[in-house]
Amino acid sequence: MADATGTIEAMLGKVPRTERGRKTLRRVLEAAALEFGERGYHDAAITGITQRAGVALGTFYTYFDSKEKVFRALVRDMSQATRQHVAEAVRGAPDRLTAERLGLEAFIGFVRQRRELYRIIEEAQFVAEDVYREHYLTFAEGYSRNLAAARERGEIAEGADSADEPRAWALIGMSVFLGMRYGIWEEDLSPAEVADIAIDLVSEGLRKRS
Amino acid sequence: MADATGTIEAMLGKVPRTERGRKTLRRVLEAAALEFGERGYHDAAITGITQRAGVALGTFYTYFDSKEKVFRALVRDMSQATRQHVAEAVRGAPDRLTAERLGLEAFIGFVRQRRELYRIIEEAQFVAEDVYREHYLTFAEGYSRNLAAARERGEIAEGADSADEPRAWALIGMSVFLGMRYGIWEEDLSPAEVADIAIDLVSEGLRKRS
DNA sequence: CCCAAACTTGAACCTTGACTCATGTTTCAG
DNA sequence: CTGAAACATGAGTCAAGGTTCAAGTTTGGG
Repeated sequence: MADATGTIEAMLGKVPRTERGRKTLRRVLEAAALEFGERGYHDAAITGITQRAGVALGTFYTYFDSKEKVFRALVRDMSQATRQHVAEAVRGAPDRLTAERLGLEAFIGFVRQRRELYRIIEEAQFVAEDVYREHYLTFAEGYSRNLAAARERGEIAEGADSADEPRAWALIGMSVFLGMRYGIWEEDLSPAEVADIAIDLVSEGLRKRS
Repeated sequence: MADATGTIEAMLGKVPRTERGRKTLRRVLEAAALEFGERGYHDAAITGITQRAGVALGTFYTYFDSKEKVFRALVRDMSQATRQHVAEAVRGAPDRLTAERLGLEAFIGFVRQRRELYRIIEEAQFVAEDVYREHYLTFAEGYSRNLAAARERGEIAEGADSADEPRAWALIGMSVFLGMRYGIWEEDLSPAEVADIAIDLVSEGLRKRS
């Protein structure tokens, strides 16, 4: 897309043509997720990936042109998986505020299960900035649309329509930091507790009411 | 602090004993901020730093033990500068919500002036995680205290006191993402506009009122 | 079966850049 | 003034790890 080559090959390695090839590609990708997640981009070694995958060093280059290319493929992969996971959790929510709550809870639960998520997606900021921006821009776009729709349905407080986007970014930032603090750093509150508090904050607001 | 050595020397290079030394140290630190900010930790080169500073390669090692050490010193430095800048902007605010608004506006303005801030502090997550955590933990602690005090003064909506901390993290995440999007990525809204929208969000909430 | 394409292998190559150190210069306290 | 400590210099050392490649092995369509 934002890629000059644009082909599917460029996005997820070279397409294998045999069953063996497909299986190997999958193993290399999974090994890469482990290696990058554990050691970070720069400390990760191609030999680390191939050893985990149980293949020879050269095999890696049958599927990816470079270290950076696997990393990009991985980020896109996890970005997509995250969006899908949240979308599923939210599906069928009766209204926007309920959707927010379900989405946030699912998100925090998700990062607990896949701690390599942050290590990989956030590091993309410094290794493949275009993919990083694409990730959050995609997220923010969908989010804005949902807020706008809810606002037009009269489900949430009205406001200028130009506020949808900043609101979306604010909510995303909230989720990302809560995910980091309560999903990865320390689990002293459950995803549900965190989601309750955060959603109460943005639903009811801090202003005192009589 | 969290450092085994604990001395001031370990935090900001070796302490120079002459005027010339202090001047050189300052230039090296400034050069390092530029180099790390422009190229990121791993692409930054010590020779890049010393060239910018106009000193020989070896001089660097008169002041810092390693590449990682300057980086840590720099992160602490910028962390402190950020907190100070926000604290000054907030000083004398009549109430918490006003303080929030002023703080956020100041923060976004600050990152616009010093775009290397994100590049450096956020990359610390992958280069010196302890300093990164220290940065946000310090921020969150102060924030929580402020919220708790305001709550006890009856200035903001009441709630369980266990909510202060998650609320603080939510607000920090909001600020960081708004700073990234509207401070660095694109300046399509002014810091004041962004702050207005975001603070309205957490003051009034999204729930519709009759 | 058969063989061309697909895939696998791992030693060797090669760049890069952090860090050392022996030598020289500058500073400043006494 | 002076000499010892502080500071500056930059060529050389060294390890790490990404990438190449030529020689094999396996697969699958015809």
